Amino acid sequence: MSNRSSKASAKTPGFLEDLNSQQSAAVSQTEGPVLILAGAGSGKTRVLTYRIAYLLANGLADASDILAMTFTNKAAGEMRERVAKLAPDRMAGMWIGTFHSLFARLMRREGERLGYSSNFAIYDESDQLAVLKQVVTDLKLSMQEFSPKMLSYRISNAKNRLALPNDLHEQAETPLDEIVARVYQLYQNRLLELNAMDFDDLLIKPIELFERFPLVAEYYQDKFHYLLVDEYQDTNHAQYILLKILAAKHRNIAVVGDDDQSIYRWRGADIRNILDFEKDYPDCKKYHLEQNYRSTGKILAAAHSVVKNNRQRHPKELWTNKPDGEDVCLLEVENDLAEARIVVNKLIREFKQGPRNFGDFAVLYRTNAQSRVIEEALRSESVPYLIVGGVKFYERKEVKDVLAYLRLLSNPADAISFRRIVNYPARGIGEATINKLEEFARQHHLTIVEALNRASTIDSIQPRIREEISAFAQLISKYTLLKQELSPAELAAALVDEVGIARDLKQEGTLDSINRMENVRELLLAIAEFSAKNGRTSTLDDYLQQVSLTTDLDSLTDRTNAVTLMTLHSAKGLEFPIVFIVGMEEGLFPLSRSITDPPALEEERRLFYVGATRAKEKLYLTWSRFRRRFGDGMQSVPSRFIKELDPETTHLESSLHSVRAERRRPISDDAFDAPMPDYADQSQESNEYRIGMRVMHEIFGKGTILKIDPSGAQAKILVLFDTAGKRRLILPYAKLEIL
DNA sequence: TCGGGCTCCGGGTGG
DNA sequence: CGGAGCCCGA
Repeated sequence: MSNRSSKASAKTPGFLEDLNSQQSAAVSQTEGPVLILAGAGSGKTRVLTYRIAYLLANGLADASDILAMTFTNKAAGEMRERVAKLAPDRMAGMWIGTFHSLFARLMRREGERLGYSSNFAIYDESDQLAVLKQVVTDLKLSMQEFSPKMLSYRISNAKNRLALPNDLHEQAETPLDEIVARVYQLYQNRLLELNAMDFDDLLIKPIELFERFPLVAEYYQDKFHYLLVDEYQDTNHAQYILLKILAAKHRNIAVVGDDDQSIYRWRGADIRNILDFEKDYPDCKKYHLEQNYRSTGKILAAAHSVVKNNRQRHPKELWTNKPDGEDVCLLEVENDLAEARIVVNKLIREFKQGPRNFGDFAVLYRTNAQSRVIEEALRSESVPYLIVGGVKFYERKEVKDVLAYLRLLSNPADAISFRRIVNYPARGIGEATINKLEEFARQHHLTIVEALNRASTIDSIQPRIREEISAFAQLISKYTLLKQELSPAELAAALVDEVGIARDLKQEGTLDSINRMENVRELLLAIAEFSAKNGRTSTLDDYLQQVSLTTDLDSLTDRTNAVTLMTLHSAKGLEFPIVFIVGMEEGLFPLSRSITDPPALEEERRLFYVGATRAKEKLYLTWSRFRRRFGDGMQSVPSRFIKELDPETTHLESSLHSVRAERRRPISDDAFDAPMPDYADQSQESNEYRIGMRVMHEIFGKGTILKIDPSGAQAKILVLFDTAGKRRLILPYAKLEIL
């Protein structure tokens, strides 16, 4: 009888009983490298959280010894919440969060060694592009030939492989390679001057830090006795190396993942990390979680019948105790509008057959652009919905503008934010002046804000403009001082007020500007909420960091009574009783560019697998024979994934004929070249309506037409209803009766 | 310097 | 189709 086993059984807390045998084995194997291959819906979050709780409960670790990493804030939040339930009051000091947020935290502490100050800014893609544009301009290169987008892509690739500018230079084979290396070098220099890191830097700068300062590496290697990694199949090379460094001392690294759900190859994820874990750690213990607790038998079988066609995978098949359930429903329709309509019809039917909540439904698509028609169809039937992703809140112009002010206050070196707002609202300070200021700052080794304060000494700037600059400089100084006294929310509110952003938007008075004003107001609320949640001590810097690492997805709550619309990528990790996947067409899903690239095609297939396994009870797959893209129509062919589906698990409902019947007019099959006949009809219909006309809607009741936008298929009408208020309706669906 | 209007081009997923 | 960038007139 070994000492160890008797101890373990004595200490085994009751909660291991909540787990199946594989889960429980994976939880209690705390020492050494552990690979947990966890299929969709097999309880992987459960294993991770119980593992943490187990470490704490058995006294194997304190909270501060644990480092737990996820990819999304949502997953991190969920993990934190669930651990808190299992081990209340024992979480203080635990490093639990996304890769990016944890390493941002580390770099705030240690970044000075690499020349960053602790308030460094975190640049998103658009900030990155702004920096690259400047670099391209400085190098006098053509923006067309060397597009910032292409450059950012190549630089990001280089960073993910941990290649430095000099490496690119040495490996260069073409003149373009040389230029990329040069741009990369200048880009990094510039970021350092701006005291800013991009998302890739958050991962590679810690590696640089650990390599240059072995004592720092040792400190963290020592500190983190236990590492836990979620979604390991999505790690890129930099993350892989980071984990390798951090695990080097204690070697207690547990990774959870599913090679079938690797869907981020395009941004550097390397599926070999999980496929080769056993080679990296030959002594690792491996566990398979193959019991699915989420979906019906047919949904699982259908999803598996597609993904099994991939060559790059560990062969495996999930099983379930659940009944087979209903067939996967395949719906073929005539065009994208009909697709949207049939999705909404089916959804409403399921809702009525219920008892259902709208939150039980999700509509998933390959590209954000597809959300539009679905959204309009839902709106026309007054079904509440929630769009995740798309144009993200924090990427809206008006929101970024306000944030740019705050970012400049937080980091006076942030010349990118400065550029954004120095002339917003208009102060007569244009491109030429900005360049002079930046030039001056660089010459005198000043931050842009310091340069601003000394602008009166720059002779090349006209006196009139110097006055404008000085007024702006005073504004920034004033708020820099106020930053010490006010909470972030008070500061932001005062600023928005003084600068006149709200006033200007109000004056504009268009629907669009009202909308933008509401976004600004919402931002102010969000800042206040952040302060409330994080206490009086939370600073502007904390808020800004949180913002740059947050996406819309993270605010998704599962309690909302609304249909969720989102991309297949966003859906990872979520589940819904009823799921629609729309646009199952060659060229769209799989996307055209992947069709000739086998690894990319396999990734599309995995993406389908991820989407299908989100469904608990019922899965609908739809495709359309005709789809409008970029204003033009194109005929399409059903996705190869439809053909790969095991026919035992599906049944087909073609709605081509019922659509015709519904419309009471034929749709020609040769609509490819000609404009769609029904669109032409709609614009004629719109001519019947006039502004000011009284109309009746079957749901909203009586109202008056305020505005008609007769742009073909998207013809919209704005009606002020007597009781339901203003509503934007899509004319073809509006079913308005003229009174 | 600014803003309107035009053209041109992208087209995909996100921390 | 829609957004970004560019050109031109004020």
